[in-house]
Amino acid sequence: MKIATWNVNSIRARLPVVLKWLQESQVDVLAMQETKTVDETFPTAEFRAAGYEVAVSGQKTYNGVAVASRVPLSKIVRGWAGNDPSRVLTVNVGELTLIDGYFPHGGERGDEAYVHKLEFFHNFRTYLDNTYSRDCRLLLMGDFNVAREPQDVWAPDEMQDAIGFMQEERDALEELRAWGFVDLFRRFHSEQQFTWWDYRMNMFKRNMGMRIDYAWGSEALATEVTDCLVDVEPRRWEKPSDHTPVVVMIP
DNA sequence: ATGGTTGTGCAACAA
Repeated sequence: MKIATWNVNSIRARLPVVLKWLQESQVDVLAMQETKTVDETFPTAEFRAAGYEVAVSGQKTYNGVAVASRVPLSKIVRGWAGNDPSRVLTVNVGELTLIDGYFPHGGERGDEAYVHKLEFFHNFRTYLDNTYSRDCRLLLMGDFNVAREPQDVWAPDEMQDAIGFMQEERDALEELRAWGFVDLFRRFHSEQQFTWWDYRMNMFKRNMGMRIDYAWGSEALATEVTDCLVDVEPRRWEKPSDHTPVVVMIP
């Protein structure tokens, strides 16, 4: 089975690209972020025609998460602990629990949104502590909006004060990971690999990006995963998202 | 310091 995450930056703007990639990649389950639409206008029929059922949890204009799957989904939960239904969507796929997360961007240091971002990470860790045991087969994936390590950004020395790579953010990310997650891409690959490149300044062509999209598995799940990769191809296509998918392989 | 680009939705704001 292949399970992927992709910040699509508007599902209505990105539908042709997403359907093309599903066809080519033969992914079974796709967790999407920044769908940017209410559930009534999510292109559910188009996904169904392609063989995928969807679970959606969106809102107007901003945020929005959704899972498309060609295997049955169950136990669909929008939001977490009563919060943020446009940022977190949990589904069961067979015997594994998939959490699709779109973590706050944060604006810049000092912003109210930045404080909220740090609190979100801390509170989400507490939520996991209260909700899941360490032996769960848990897969947390999505756009976390924080790069882990210097090799996960294109200019670590110049980015100490850049959103997504500030020490406080990295500490918050690590606190969440320390719940017991394995960073699945890093488990299999030591090379530098970004998942997001700004649309501006030809950042993609110059490969100036950040690794901010992750698939994290609990120990119990991680032992079953055979590979995790970043598929850069759809970032090269016409009208791309500024993010590209991360794919997990499970036998 | 600012700007550059894309999306939503039609002016700004978010990223």
